[in-house]
Amino acid sequence: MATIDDVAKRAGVSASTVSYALSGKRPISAETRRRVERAIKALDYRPHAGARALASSRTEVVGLLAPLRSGVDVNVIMQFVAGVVTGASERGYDVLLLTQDDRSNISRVASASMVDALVVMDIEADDPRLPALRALRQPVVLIGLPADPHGLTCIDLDFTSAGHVAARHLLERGHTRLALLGSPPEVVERHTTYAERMNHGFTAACAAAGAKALLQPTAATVAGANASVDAVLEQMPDVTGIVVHNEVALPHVLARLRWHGRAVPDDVSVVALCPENTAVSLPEPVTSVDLPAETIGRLAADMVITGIDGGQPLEVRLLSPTLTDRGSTRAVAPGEDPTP
Amino acid sequence: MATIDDVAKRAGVSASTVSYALSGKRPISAETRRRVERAIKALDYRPHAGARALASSRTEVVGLLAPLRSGVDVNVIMQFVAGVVTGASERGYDVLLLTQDDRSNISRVASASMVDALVVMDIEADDPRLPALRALRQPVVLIGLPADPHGLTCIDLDFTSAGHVAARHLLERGHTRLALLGSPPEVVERHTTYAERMNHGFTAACAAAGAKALLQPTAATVAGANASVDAVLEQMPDVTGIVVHNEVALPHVLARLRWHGRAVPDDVSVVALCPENTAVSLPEPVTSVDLPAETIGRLAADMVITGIDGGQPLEVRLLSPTLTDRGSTRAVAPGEDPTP
DNA sequence: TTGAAAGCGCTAACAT
DNA sequence: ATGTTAGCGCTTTCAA
Repeated sequence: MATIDDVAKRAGVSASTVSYALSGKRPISAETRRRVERAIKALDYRPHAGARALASSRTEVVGLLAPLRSGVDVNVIMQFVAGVVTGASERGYDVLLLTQDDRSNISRVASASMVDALVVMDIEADDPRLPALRALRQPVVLIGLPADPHGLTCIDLDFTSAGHVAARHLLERGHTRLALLGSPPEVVERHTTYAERMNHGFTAACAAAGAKALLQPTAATVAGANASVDAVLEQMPDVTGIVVHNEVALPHVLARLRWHGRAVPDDVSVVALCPENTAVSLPEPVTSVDLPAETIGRLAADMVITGIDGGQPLEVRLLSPTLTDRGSTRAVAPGEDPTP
Repeated sequence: MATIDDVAKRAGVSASTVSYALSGKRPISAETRRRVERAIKALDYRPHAGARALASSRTEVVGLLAPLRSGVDVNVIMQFVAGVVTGASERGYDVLLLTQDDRSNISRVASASMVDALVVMDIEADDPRLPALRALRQPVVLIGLPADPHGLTCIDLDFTSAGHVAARHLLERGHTRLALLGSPPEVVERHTTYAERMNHGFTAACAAAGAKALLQPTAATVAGANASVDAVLEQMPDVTGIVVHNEVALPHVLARLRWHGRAVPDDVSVVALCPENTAVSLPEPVTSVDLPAETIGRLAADMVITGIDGGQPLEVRLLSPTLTDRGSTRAVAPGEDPTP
């Protein structure tokens, strides 16, 4: 492996000149720059990451804490991860993937200076990792929103608002008996806040409109989807509006409704909360509130990298949800009884 | 951040003693070790990763090239990734995730000494990355099997054998008209070899038994699954055995068969090739050849890390498939016409 | 506009 | 069993 001294020698300059030519941190004459570049090419020189990290205290690596817990949707996780990797690489950063993100792992990579910054996913209301994260010297961005975000930067979809928007879309069309098929039970039990916020927004919107609301956690399996649909139809036989916040279950929910003889949207209107590609790749596209997972991941990387140079004030950033009508809902006429 | 000199000072020893106490590369008296450990604890000392990498030429990081290409099943990808991360962390290694794995990215991380080894996923028959990979000084393990694996270490499920096993399970039960609903068209077109090997094993087994075989690439969407089932039933209306090598499509294939009035296993026998958890979390569990993605990922990490110290001979390692009968197939009586 | 030189924090010969 | 010392390859002050 060629070193910076090899390059310097070959270009007939000093090592520091090569370094500055590479970093652009001081002016270099056109001629010198040319010779340095030729030498670099000729030797296929690449600065040693460790040496650079040692001298500059920067690794150009961001850590990504992405626990692979049960009940979380790998599909959505992957979109977040892809977004983070893309966003990071656009800024010249690589990503160290940590799936086992207990507190010791966090402080290990942080205090060994393996990463310049940290993006953390799957935040719980009272997440046990928060104290360790607040104590780091590296900037941190959470994808999610803990109960107490003080001292931390967070980005997420505004799930409360998403719950509102989904419910309101149905309420405004005259529906008065709504159900939310939500995240799997274990996700809810962990107090993963997106589930709680979604539930809350949905419930509040229904309450404000004087409509009945049913919350039904739903396992991310075919059986889970079937069971949840069955449960909803039993507890609220006259339901006319269903919100589905569960990407895996969604197609099976639709199938099960059909199986029960409930046509969408004639008998029951459906609004999903999921990434757009999911909503459009179903046999019948479904009206949905978009979960822009890749965008959020990309923004998280961007924010945290900006933070490395001290350019990022603490903030909580909640993206406003947008609903796209794809025809899986319909208006209920006043006085109409749409149940079969 | 405390340095090794701080620790040495506090423990009243030299820096090298601290280093050796940490690495165990030479004997340390019990008393000295005790004092070093106390100092480390007291100062919350963690060796600087960059400094260590510079001095020892080791990063304790393995790179994982996991392209997120269209058509690949994120679910399965994630299981591989999880396996690699788990296997690596068991040996004290972290994982640098690279999703944009063109040749320049590979040589960048390799020659910058950012990683000690590389695991590469989603291998095509004539993968353009192979020359770059063969040229690295770091050990490499491919998850997959290129047309010409010389000079490389590979691990994968023996998909040829898997195709055989799946077909034979049906052939031995008297089925003579079989279809394989396989990977998405774009995966096949890229010459991703698991798809080709699976097809080949399936076709060969059918040919050897004198049975008719139909290959049907299948998009990983509900619509794709429906279209493929429809196409198979049109081209081979008397099909009685179906192999599904497409995790996403699988539940929808089953639903579509039902929709066509073909009961499983009464009218049509089904064998899947997928991770076990997929096969068992369907409404009706399905007989399957297991795709042990997590295990393969873990083994890949293990092999490549072993290779760092020169302990890994080049080899191609293909895991033998195992079929688990879950009752989604049945025997056809001689002379019986099982088509509805 | 460029060069010389002092570290960055650690490992691993080489001594004792 | 432990200490001394010479780098590892780079960045960045200080000088010119």
